[in-house]
Amino acid sequence: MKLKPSTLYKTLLNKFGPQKWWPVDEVYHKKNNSDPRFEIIIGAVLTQNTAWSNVEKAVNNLKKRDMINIDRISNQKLDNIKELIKPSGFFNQKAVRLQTLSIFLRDRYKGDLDVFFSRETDVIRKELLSLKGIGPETADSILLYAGGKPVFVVDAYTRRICQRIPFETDISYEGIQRFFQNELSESFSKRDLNKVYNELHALIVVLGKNHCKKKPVCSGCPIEEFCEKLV
DNA sequence: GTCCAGGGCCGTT
DNA sequence: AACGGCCATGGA
Repeated sequence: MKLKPSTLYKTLLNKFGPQKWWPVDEVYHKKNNSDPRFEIIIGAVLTQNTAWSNVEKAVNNLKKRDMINIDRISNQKLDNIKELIKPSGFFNQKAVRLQTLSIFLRDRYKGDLDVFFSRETDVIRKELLSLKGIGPETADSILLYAGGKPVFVVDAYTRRICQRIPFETDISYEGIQRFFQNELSESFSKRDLNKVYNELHALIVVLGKNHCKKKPVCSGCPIEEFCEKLV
């Protein structure tokens, strides 16, 4: 039996339960002029190849200074941003990335995320990818978790799992993304897609952390029966 | 001490 | 196009 993405979703959800990553409506309290979507955007950049626990420290430092704010990140001296986000690692590049992105949003969209996200997904995606420091995964995380767009996020775990199962797809970013989106958009109703993409990506991360590590821990893995244990 | 995280850029083949 | 080195902190 071949494993389908929709089956993977149901299996993982059943095994691990909802992960509740960035549930936009839950966090949706406007405080000190800070848009929760911008906090998600910042998190998406800071979490690049970094443990989430470290990102939380950095985000909390920014919050204390009311820096979850497009204008304030845009205007702040780079050294100050570096200091605040230090716990998230790679702080020299990430400070630049945050500021570049903020200045882009400020100058192009007057810092209005409603306007920014109101457009065609592909258009937004290309804009994000044109910024230094925003690659496919960060762009798609921003689109999905901050923008509420139905976009499936592919990460290192997803790639690894796709190799080991293996799914019938090339393991390029776009290849995996198309493969998942094609099958999932047929198996679920349109209004559930966002939730499915949101939850599935988070569930895959849990599977990766618990079982599908570099050195696989197959005992207790919910999809072991489908796995050819390659790579 | 070693390994590795919710990647992406840049230089070299 | 594909690959390797690099970036950095903190928890296991």
